[in-house]
Amino acid sequence: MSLDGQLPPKMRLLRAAAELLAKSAGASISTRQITQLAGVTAPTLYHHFGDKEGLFDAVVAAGFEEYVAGERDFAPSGNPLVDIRRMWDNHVQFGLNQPELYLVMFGNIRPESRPAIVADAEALMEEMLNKAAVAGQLNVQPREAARSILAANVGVTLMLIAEPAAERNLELSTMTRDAMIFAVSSEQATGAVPEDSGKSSVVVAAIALNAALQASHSDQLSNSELKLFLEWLHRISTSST
Amino acid sequence: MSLDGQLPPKMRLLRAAAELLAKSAGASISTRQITQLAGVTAPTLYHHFGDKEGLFDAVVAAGFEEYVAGERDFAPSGNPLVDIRRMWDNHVQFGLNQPELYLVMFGNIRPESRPAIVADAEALMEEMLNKAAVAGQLNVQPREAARSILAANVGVTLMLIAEPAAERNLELSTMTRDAMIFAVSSEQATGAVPEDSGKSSVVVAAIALNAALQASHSDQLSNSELKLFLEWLHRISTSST
DNA sequence: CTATCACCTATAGCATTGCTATATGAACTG
DNA sequence: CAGTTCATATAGCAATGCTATAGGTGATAG
Repeated sequence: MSLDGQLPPKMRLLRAAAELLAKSAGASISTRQITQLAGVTAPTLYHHFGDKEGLFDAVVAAGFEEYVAGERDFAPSGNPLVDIRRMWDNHVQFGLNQPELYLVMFGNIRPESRPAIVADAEALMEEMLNKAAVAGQLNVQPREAARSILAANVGVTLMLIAEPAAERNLELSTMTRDAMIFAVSSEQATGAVPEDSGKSSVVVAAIALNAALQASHSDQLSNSELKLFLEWLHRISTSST
Repeated sequence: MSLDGQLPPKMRLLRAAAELLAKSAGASISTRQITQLAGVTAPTLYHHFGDKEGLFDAVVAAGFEEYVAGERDFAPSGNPLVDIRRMWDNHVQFGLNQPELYLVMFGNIRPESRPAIVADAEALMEEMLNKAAVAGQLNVQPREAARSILAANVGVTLMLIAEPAAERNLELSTMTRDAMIFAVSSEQATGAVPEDSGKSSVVVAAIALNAALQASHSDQLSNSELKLFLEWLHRISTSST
């Protein structure tokens, strides 16, 4: 098991590191593992990358280029906001496809390299938001909007990565995505909290639901179900407690 | 330089680890550093914590209790959405005050411990959102809203931690915060959302009733009735439109 | 008071880690 | 050819996480 081929050792080291990084589920990997898989000895690594960190930075840089390529590789739809949605989804997908690499890029904080990468990702997002701003679709500075959206994007991706692949619910992503985009693209409230002092109780909520159900013909329940449902609602909403 | 005092070695180890973790700007710290600062030898560490990881888990657990305490220690304002804002701000502040600890808690992903912590933080947020749901202020399931808000909260905090303290602009936090809360709250004055505007009042009412029913065990329905009732409510409140 | 026993801590050392001082080969340049 | 530069290998160092073993301490039982 060695990545021999005729590739130059530098490439073999990069690939070996990337491969081990992808496989090792968060565990740390040793330079000896890397060099052995690359069919190379230690000094070669340090000659080319100076450092273990240097090698990982190179891996991250390569991964980032892949990320950027993904963020650019779709035809502009004409509507910047739609394109931003695609960028968001692509970001999430990249994180789920290469969780370990993503964690090194966005999860860890190595005071040197990370801000650079984040800044680049920000620039990418800002670039697209600029188009939206030109089209009069923004009500915030593109830079602020980009930072905000990217922050939420990273947070969602990290959360999705953290949970078992089986229970991953991408609705978390779309919901947060649309919330953020909506927030920067409409003339939304300034942050004042609506004063709603009336505390609803079970009864109030039941009455509201009762009225709403009868007003709109929801097709989530069959007719007989609906009848029984409404009867129960009535029982609840007329109870004194 | 040793944390002597009369504290038991276990405590001294915890404090030493926490102190070194806080000081070392992201760099890894050795067990020897810890034991030396604690005035203790290696086996003591492994006797009490089994592992370096174990010690760090203990530090994180302590930090998490502090976090939870901060999230609870304010008088409820009466308006759940206001309280959620405070939770958000408190979260960010915690991250900025103890960046290294925060990174271990929310930034790193150690497949074992992290999901547990995130789940607890989610529960905390969901608890508060339940009150909002009862008050009819939510148009999404409290759990989904909690996950979404927490994800954005983590993303923002990570981004703020990553940038130099000098240029930190907390407006990123408030802007994202209000965007998220606005998105999940039912008081959306405008229906200007591109695709699906605010949920119908049926859904809002159903969510409110659902939360209220689960909070207060009404005895208006039998157990079997209640079960079916809740199932229908769930169907209604999760219907897409 | 002694003996026992569980608990806690220390001495010393192992295997693995990241890394390097030095040497050897290859390849180009004059 | 000689010289210089680049690239890789041999061998080994200091630091790391961790442990096998033994010593010390206090409480409890006889």
